[in-house]
Amino acid sequence: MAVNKHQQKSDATRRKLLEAALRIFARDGFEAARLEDIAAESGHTRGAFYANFDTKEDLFFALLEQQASERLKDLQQRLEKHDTTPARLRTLRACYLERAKDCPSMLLTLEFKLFALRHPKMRARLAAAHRRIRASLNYELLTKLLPSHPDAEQKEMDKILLEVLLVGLVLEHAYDPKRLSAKQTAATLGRAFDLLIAPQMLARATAVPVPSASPAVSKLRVAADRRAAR
Amino acid sequence: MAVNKHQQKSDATRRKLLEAALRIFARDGFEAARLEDIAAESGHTRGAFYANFDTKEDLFFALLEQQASERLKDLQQRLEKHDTTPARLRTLRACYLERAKDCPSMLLTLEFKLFALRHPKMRARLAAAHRRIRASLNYELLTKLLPSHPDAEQKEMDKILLEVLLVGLVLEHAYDPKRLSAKQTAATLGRAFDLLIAPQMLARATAVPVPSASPAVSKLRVAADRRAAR
Amino acid sequence: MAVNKHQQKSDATRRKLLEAALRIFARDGFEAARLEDIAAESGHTRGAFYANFDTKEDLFFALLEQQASERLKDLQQRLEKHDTTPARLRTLRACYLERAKDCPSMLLTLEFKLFALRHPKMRARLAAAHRRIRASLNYELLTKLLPSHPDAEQKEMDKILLEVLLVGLVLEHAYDPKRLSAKQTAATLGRAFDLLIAPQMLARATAVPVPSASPAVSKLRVAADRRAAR
Amino acid sequence: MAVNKHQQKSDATRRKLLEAALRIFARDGFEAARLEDIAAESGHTRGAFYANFDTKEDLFFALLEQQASERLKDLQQRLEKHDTTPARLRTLRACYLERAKDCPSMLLTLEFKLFALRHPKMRARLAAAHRRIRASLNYELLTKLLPSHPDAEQKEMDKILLEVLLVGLVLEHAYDPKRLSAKQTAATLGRAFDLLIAPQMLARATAVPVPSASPAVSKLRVAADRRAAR
DNA sequence: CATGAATGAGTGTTCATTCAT
DNA sequence: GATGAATGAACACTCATTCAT
Repeated sequence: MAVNKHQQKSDATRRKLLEAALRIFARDGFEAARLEDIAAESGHTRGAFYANFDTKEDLFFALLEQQASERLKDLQQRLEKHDTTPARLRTLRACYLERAKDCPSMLLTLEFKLFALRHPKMRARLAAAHRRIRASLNYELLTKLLPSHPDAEQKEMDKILLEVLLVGLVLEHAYDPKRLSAKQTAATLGRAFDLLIAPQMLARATAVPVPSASPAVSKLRVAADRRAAR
Repeated sequence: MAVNKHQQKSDATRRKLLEAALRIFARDGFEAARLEDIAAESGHTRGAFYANFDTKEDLFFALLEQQASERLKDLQQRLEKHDTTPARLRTLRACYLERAKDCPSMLLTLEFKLFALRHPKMRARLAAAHRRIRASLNYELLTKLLPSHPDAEQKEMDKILLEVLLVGLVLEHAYDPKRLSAKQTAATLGRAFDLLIAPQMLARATAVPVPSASPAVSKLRVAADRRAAR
Repeated sequence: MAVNKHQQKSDATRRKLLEAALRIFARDGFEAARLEDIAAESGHTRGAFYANFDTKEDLFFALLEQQASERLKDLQQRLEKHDTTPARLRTLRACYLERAKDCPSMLLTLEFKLFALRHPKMRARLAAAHRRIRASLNYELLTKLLPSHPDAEQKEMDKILLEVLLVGLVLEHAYDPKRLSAKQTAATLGRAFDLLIAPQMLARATAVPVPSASPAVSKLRVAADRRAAR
Repeated sequence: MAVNKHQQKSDATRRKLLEAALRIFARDGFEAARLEDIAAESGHTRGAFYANFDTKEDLFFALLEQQASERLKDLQQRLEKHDTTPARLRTLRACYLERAKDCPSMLLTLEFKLFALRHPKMRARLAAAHRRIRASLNYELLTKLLPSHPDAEQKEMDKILLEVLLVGLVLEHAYDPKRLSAKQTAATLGRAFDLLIAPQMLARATAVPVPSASPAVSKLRVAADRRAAR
């Protein structure tokens, strides 16, 4: 009992710290984020932080892993509710668009990348975490949707484009909402998803072949070529 | 004369400081960048910095303006060498792709945005600078290429997409060159340019109408729809 | 009974804490010694420490008293086994030499002195403890060996020299065993004991007078003079 | 000129910092000494400290070297004023006794040893410094006094005893001046010097042989034996 | 009694900034 | 204008101590 209460309390503190860290890291960036602010935001003091994490960096990494695993778990649960591929695709699309609404998470994602870029010594650690995340997402979830993808390179490129657009547009929206409204952001991301992901998936699901050698960008090319050719 | 020499020397110092700042800010980010490192990189000491700038922030802003104006001047000069719209478009495209090779500049661009996002008090100053830059680019240069665009909102969205893809892909490439090679980066950016910019420009230039209600992404949709409809 | 068990357990914890404290304080010094390390070394946690002591200082003082009283008790028991003064002297000598082997205790002794020197407010407390110890050693034990010493000042000086040599040589040996071997340490201490203590004791014991006006060091002088006079 | 002034000022600051460090380290010990106190004692702020030293440890080492080299230089200068060995010996003796008056230096010496003992990683660095000091003292100075010593091991032991007595008695005096007065300290050290050093030196100087196999302690033994044998 | 999470004061160190030269 | 010593505010991190369990 006593131990349980301790454990419970401890876990709650850790969770609160991670939540606070998300907000503060997103708000100020890794470097400018003050441990004191994070602790205060969590309703505790710096001491509580050091009871749960060793260093600022450790908190950052813990946050990275937690974010990824939570996202994964959530996605998994939501996908499992559907049986058909189209339904699953709609769910996937919804998740994608939802993420755009979670500005702190998006800024944090960007922060992770910048951090990795600027701390070569940490890249091994970060790369490992990233790879693990990507792997589990690939093999446990997406394989349910489409059993092995015909063009792995293409698929990777599509994912990159979706990630880049997601983070980039959210950043642009946060930076200047008048230039890029939330509605425009969502619409653009939706269309990008439809163009880059849906066709492939549906193609396989309905056995209608996608034009074979058309990587993400080649599709754009096709469209461009068509127009240019008129 | 003596004064001129002084002036020249001073200007040279300032230039060297700005060059060094570009490298260091890109390498370490605004917060982590040390004035001492910047000074050392420029071949001077901190004293030289304070002789030319008031604060770290001032240097950052000076860099922002210098980057933008240099880019603009360079673009202008290169465009002026061509008379036809297609030739100018090719030049524009080349400039776009070239920027992807200048990783420090791209990281700096990102840093500017993050800085603005996180320093609301500075946003006025930064927004002013940005607006000025964007304006001069629009009205002085692009108006030479296509006098007023039919769909301003669409054009803005295209620009956003190009910017987002440029910074995003360069970042991704810097982060993990194995995942996204330089070649893939260039190819993807080229295709995005072709799809988003060229058609509009050429359309106007050659008076061939672009499918009317197609915002940046709706074009993607079109492509997607076509495929899905088969 | 239950209370007894509790008591026993508690005592055991206290003892283990004191043992651990001896090692850690000797290893790291009072300032650098971490309560956590002491607790861990004792096989408990910090909580156990605070159940038995109020502050770090209290533990330090408790250790001082325990060390002294144990040493005293041990010496008493060993001396009581012998009836003749020479036998007792041999025992005393053996104890003296044995202490040189207990490096942690010696370092702790030094630490006590430094602590007292640097915490004037604590000197009263420490002096009291020290005086008590010294007194009990004098009056309860040594008076059995030689009932009151003719030259108290001289005796005190001899004791000081023995203490100083003991701690000093042990420290030197610990610091650089190659410069001063264990064997050399023991030999030197033995000779110092023989020169400074034994003669006085034996003198009184056998009623052979010691050269009257020879304070501890004057004896050295005598030896020196003799040699120089040859 | 400007550079000179800078240099001068800088050197002065450094010197003041070292002086302050001597006092504070001696007063509080290495661990408890606060950089802020040292800076304040020197009449500067912590910033001045960090302009002159990299870390607290570096200051400690710098102090060690400075102390040793100053002592050496001073000794050298004073010895050079005399031509005869007896005169030099008197000077050496005077220096030895003088050191006993410089309590901070003595406490610092002790602190150095404790530090080395407790920071194995630093021992290489410290040992190097110590060896250098000892070496230069041996070869450059003492060889002038007595060209090569017959019994090196014995000489080393004598030095150890003198060091140990010096530090130990000064500590004891500082700890309890009533127990050991300054006068007693000086007298005891003087006698120890006379017994341990003078005979050897004079023996060689006056070609009167010292009883061959009598190391420092054997002398004590001899004296002890004599007395015991009576 | 013992645990260990949490506190919070304290300290070494960094770094933008100032100023005498 | 440029130097570099010095300033001082800021911050990550440590650790003795407290307290709910």
